[in-house]
This record gives sequence, C-alpha cells and structure tokens, in this order.
Amino acid sequence: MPRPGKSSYSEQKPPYSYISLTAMAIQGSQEKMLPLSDIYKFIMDRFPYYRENTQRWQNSLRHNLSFNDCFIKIPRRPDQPGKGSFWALHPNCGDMFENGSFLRRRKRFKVVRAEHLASKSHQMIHYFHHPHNQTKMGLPPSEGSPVPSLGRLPHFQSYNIGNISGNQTSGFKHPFAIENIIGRDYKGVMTGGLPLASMMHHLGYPVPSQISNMVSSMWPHVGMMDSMATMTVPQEYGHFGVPMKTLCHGPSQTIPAVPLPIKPTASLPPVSAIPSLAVNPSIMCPSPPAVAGTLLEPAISQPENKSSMLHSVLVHS
DNA sequence: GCTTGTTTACGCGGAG
DNA sequence: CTCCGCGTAAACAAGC
Repeated sequence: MPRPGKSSYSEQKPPYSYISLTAMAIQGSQEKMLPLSDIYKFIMDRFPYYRENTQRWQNSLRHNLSFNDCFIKIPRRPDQPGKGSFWALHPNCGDMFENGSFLRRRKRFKVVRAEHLASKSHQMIHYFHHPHNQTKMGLPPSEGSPVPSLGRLPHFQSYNIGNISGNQTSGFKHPFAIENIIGRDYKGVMTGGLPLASMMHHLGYPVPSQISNMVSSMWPHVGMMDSMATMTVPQEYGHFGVPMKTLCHGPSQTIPAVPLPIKPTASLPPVSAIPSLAVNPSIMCPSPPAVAGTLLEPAISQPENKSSMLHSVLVHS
C-alpha cells in the first residue's frame, strides 16, 4: 500500500480495492454501466500502476465482478454489438463503503433469499403488484403473477426487498432504508446514480414518469437523505481523479463522494481539483431515486449466486 | 487463440 | 483467535 503523503501514487498501487475501482468506473460512466473492456480502460487510464501485469489484475477484477453481488451483468441489446455484457452496480449496493471510502468496504454486499422479507417490503411489493398501481405507473399489470409486472420484461426480473436483521438503528444507512430501497436516477437522462432506470432506458423500455411522482407521495422524506455528510478529500487521493459520488443516494447529498480513506491520513483538495470530475457534475451526483430500481432487478445471467436471489442486503458481520 | 465470465482455493491482514 | 474482506492464482467453459 502506498503511503499517503507522497506527491503522487502514479507508479504505486492505488489504495483502492478492485471493487472500488470497478465501482468508480461504472459510476463514472454516463450509463452507469460498462463493458469489461471499458472498466479495464478506465482503470488503466487513471492508474498507471495497472498498465502493467494486466493479466494478473484483470483476472482478479473479473473474479470480483462475478463473485460480488454488488455487480450485476446486463446483457447487450441486439442492436448493441460488442463483446461481453455490461456491468453495473446493484441498485441496493449503495452502502458498501464506509463514509464513502473506497478503500475498504464496511461490509460485503450480498444478495439473499426471499424468505427474509420484511413486512414493509411486502407492502411495497404488494403495491407494485396491484394491477391498478401498475397501470398507474405505466406498467403492464402482473395478472396475479408472483412476479411483479416488470419481471416479465426480458431483461428484468422481480426484485424484492427485505430486511434480514431488522436493524436500522445503527449509524449506517441500511440497504432497506428508504433511500436505498427507492434507489436513484429517475428523471434525468444523464443524471446518473442508480443504474436501473438507465438500464431500462438502455434496454428500450419506457421509464414512466409517474413512478417518481408516486415515490414522492408515498415517501415524502425521500430526498432528505443524510447518510453522506459533507466530506473532505485527502489531498493525496485527489491524484486519482476519480468520480466518486458513487453510491450516493440523493440530491441532498452535498458533496461528491470522492474516495476517502477510512482512516484519513491527510487533507484533501476540492473535488473540482479533479479534472475528470469537475467536467461533468452530473456523473458525480445522481439525481433522485428510481423507485423501479427497488422492485426490479435486472435479469442476471448468473444462476445461483446472484440472479436466483430475490432481494439484497448488506450483510452485517 | 483470445476475451469474457464463473468458480474454487489459498493466504494475508485488519477488525472485533 | 476468529471472522471477514481482499488479492491472487488457476481451472474451466462459452462465444467470437
């Protein structure tokens, strides 16, 4: 691990995990999803360290993509030629990193099975199950199927939300906190944040504006999120120039979450000092949440460990 | 053959 | 000490 305080990490290994680097790359993209090759490119562009031994770290990175539930694979549309699938962040993985730090996650993001569904989740699911509400949202009715309506869309399956532990009292924003449940990015074309709305758009599905209105009426506190207090960024880390409002949850978040060490060792420059970030603020601060992202999960082609799971949590240790 | 993706295994280090 | 996150290696499959 390079020692913070040097003028540059350029030749040294960045203090970020592959998960962090991948999340940075994805969050930094306009569509909030990237093919593997572009993730490679992003990392190599910004971190000279990774221009060598590519076979080694790329293998590790692929391992992380497959192994970690926080990454979801999105099939290409037929009209999008190219190799491999797109990779995006799981809609509910927004709380993986301690205080926005990308150095080490506070807990692993893991998808778990549906038997742990919380009652609140059921209510939400019921709401979305109800044909009337689905119609209201511009979605096809589910016709009593156990799978929410969008689950029938070729690229999406049902996505239930639950709360395994029931613990929402600790400091961190539980993934089932409303801001996490509801997700992000609904209105803006390039506002970023939750990949799901973007994915829907990407996949050619309509993203009904009614949903955002409904969210506002159902959960008026959405947008009042406070999970990300204003942070400063250690100077040394600014050199990585990473767009990191990553995984942030809402418009009220006042700062772009630039990579921040869990144990800060230095003071930080303003984000604007990071060229790649200053250019397009929209990629750093996702717009309001997408309700769709909470109920629907992109169809994931992984069989057991990811796609067959019905909802997600951050697993506490 | 190369790239992409999945899976298993092992070791290391930090946190509790 | 145990647990967990992480990095790495490696085997393997699928698709081009």
